[in-house]
Amino acid sequence: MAETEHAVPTEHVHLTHEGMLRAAQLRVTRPRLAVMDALHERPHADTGTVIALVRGRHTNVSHQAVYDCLHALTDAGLVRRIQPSGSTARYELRVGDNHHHAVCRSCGSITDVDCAVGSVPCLHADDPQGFTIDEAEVVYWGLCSVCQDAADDSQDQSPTRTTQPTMEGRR
Amino acid sequence: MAETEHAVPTEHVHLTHEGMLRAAQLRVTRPRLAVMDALHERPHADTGTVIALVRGRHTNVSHQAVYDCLHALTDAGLVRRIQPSGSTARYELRVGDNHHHAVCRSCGSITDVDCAVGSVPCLHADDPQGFTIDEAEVVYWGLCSVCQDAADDSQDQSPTRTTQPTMEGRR
DNA sequence: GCACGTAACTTGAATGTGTCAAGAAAACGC
DNA sequence: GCGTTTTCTTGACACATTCAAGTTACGTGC
Repeated sequence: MAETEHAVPTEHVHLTHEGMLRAAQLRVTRPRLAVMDALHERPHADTGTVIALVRGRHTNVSHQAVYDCLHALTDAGLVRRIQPSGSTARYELRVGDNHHHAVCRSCGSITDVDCAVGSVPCLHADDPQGFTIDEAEVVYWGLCSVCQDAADDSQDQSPTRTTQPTMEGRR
Repeated sequence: MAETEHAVPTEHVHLTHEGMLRAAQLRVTRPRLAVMDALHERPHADTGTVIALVRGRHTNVSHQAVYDCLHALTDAGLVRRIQPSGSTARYELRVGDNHHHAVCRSCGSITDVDCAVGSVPCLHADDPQGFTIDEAEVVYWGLCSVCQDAADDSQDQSPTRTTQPTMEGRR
């Protein structure tokens, strides 16, 4: 189980989150802070995971509230929503940089990938019939190191990894 | 309503589809041919559209059969499944080339985009922590020419376009 | 051409993610 | 502190997709 990935005290994170909410002119509420904490602790978490994390450490929060929070935060640009094919919606605290994601076909784990080609990678599609493009979203599909090793070692031993659900969506 | 986009007689297309099924060692059934016809006529159609098209010109086909066909065809590599964030699954007859998609934030229409950087574009992520990447999927987000014009002209006139449903998923 | 075995389809129900709606609670500005 | 507005709670709903059991029909061998 992954701990907080950056070595930042929780209080400071909390204060930062509060400031981010205020800067975005959003009201500071317990559910919103809890959602942001959850996403800070577990990047790329899906909605169910967020709900579980929020409920794990705080008082009861309705699933609807979590959905509302995620929508509000996404609309405000504080949270980024990603949804690889075959997966439910996942969220991450937006870092503001332009990074992409690598998704493991076997276990569904998601890893951040820095832009391969400089800062703005594949944003230059050659005039796609009048389209005005403002964002390029890149998803790399493959096998994570763990699942790859498991596949190499033996074929009858199914790969297990972290707490991410198995992903069967993609061929 | 768009006609068949390539000037190929339907019979030939049908024969081609049958051959593709046999080559993939799949049984040739009416529902499968109907699904392939539907995708040939309407690329990037979602499941509901495929069901409607199949039922429109053929006898009753259960929705379950359409799902099974799409899965079988996807597994066999004859059909490619795409799922932009906020949209349901969409399918297209696989051309075998490595092309990407541009999705309109306003009307949800999808346009094919040829690879910007040569034949295999963004496949080289710089060693994403041991990931073995076999495919890079790129989705360009923006506005199609129609919705762009509509936005430029007047703001109170909502853009209308083809028969694609409105897309509200993405910010 | 006919029969058999298996893959594929039909029917019906279930799962689960996400949304809608109405009322209650709480955050923020004064 | 008080009122307004946003946000949360509760409950129900909508929809895409899947599961399961039984029937149909495709393809192969005779």
